[in-house]
Amino acid sequence: MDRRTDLKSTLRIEDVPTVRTIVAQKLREAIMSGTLKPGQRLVERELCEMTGVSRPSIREALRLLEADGMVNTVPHRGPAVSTISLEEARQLYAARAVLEGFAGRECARLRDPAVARRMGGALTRLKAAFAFAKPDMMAALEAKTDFYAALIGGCQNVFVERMLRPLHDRITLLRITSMSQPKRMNKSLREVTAIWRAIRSGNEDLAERRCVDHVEAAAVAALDMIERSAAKGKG
Amino acid sequence: MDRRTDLKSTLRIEDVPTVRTIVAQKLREAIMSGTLKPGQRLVERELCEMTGVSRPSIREALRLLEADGMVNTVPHRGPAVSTISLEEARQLYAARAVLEGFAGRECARLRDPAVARRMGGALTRLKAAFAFAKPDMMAALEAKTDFYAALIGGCQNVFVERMLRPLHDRITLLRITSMSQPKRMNKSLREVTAIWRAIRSGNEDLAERRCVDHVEAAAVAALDMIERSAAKGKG
DNA sequence: GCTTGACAGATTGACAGACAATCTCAAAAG
DNA sequence: CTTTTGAGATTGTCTGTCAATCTGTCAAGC
Repeated sequence: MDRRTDLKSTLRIEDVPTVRTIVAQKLREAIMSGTLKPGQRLVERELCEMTGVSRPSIREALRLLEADGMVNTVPHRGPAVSTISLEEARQLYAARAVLEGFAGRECARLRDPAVARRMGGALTRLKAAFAFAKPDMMAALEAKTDFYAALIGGCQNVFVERMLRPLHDRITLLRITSMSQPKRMNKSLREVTAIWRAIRSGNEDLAERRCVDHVEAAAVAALDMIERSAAKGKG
Repeated sequence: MDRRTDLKSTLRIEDVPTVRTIVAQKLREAIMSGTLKPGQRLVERELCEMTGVSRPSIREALRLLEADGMVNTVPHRGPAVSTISLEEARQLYAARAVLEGFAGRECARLRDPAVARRMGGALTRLKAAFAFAKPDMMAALEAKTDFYAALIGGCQNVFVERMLRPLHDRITLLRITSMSQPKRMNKSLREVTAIWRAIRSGNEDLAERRCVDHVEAAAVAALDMIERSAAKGKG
C-alpha cells in the first residue's frame, strides 16, 4: 500500500507536493548551485528531458520562478536564468537591509526564547565549522542558513518572510557569479553574533542597526567582488 | 502589413502581452474590484468560459497570481481568492510601512525633480477631487494611485517596487472586504501632502517618518473597520 | 436522530500531440 | 560588406484525454 495515502488521510498533510512545485524547487536549486548559469536560456523541451515531466508542468513551474524573479521570460524568446547588473545588486542588498533590519527589530521586540535559542544553536555550529584547520564550508553554510531562517521566521510576519525568501535566493545566485569569500567569514561571524546579542537583550534599535550593518558589510564584499570580476572580464 | 511587427522590429517593444499575462491582469482586476470575492473558489473551466481561453493558459496565469499571494491554491482542491485574517492584515500593513518608509527616504535622498513634480500633480488632482460638494471618488482613487506610483518608482529600487506592488494589490483587496472610508480622506490628504513636502525638502528622516505615519494611520482605520465588520458578522 | 460509510459527480493534476506565430541564425543576393 | 531571405528551432496556445482526489448525497447502522 502507498504510505503517502495513509499519511494524507490521517495527518492531513498540508503541503502535498505537486509535480510543478517539485520541478520549481529543483530548478531553484539548480540555479542556486550554479548548474544553471545566469543568462542561460531554459529551453522547455530540454527541461522536460532533464526532469522527465511534460511541458505544461514545466511551464507552470517556470511561472512560479518568474514571479520570484529567478528567471526572466521574454515573450517568444522564452525563459532564461535572471542576470543581475551591478546597480541591481546594490538595490537587492538595499532591499534586503531594509527587510532584515525590520526582522531583527521585531525579533528583539517579541523576545521569543525559542528564536534566540535557535539562533544560538546556529551560531555554535557556525563557530564549530571553523574550529578546525580546514573549515567545513558546507556545515558553515547550513548553520548560516538556519540562523537566517530563525531571524526571518522570528519576526512573525508572513509577508516579510515571503519577500525575503526570493531575495536570499537571488543573493545566493549572485554569489555563484562571483566566488565565495572565505576570508569574510570571521568578520561575518562577529556581525551575526552581534545581531544575536542585540536580539536576546531585547534592544530593538540596536538589533535593527546590527542587521543593517551586517547586510551592508556583506554588500560591500559582494559588490566589490562583482566589480572586480567584471573588470577582469573586460581587461 | 501588420503594424505591430513593424513596431517590434524597430522600437523593440519590451512588453508584448501574452494571453497568460492578460488573463492574470484581468483576474487581478476582478479580484480587486470585488467581482471575485475573497475565499471564492476559482473553478478553472468557469474561468475558461469567462475569459475565452484554454485551461493551460488559465493555469499559468493562476501560478502568477499564486506567487503574488493573490490566490491561494491547495492541491487537488484548486485555487481560491486569498482571504486575510486580522492578524495577517496587521502584518501586511507593517510590511508596507517598512518598504514605503524606505521608498520615502530614498525619494528624499535622490531628490529627483520629476518625481516631486509628479507627486505634486497627483496631489493637485487629489485636492480637486474634493473641491465639489460631492467628492469624485473615482478621480481621487486615480490620483492617489498615481501618487503611490511616483513614490514607489521614485526610490529607484526594482526589488522594492516589485515587492510593494503585490502588497498594494492585497490592500485594495482588503478594502473590498470592509468598506471604503470617505471620512478618512481629508486626514489622508494631509498626511500625503506632508510626505510630499518632506521629500521635496530632501529631509530623509522626516520623509521616512511621514510615510510610516501615513501607512500606520491607514492601518488603524482599516483594521478598525475590519474588526468592526467581523464583530458585526458575529453578533 | 445522528453518525458512518459508500458511491457518483465534479474538479484538479498531468500528459500527449498538434499547429500557428515568432525568433534566430546562416546563407544568398545586392 | 550590408541587407534580404529562408529554413529550422522554439515558444504560445489549443484540444483532448485519463487518473487521482475532493465533495456532497444518500442509505445503512447505532
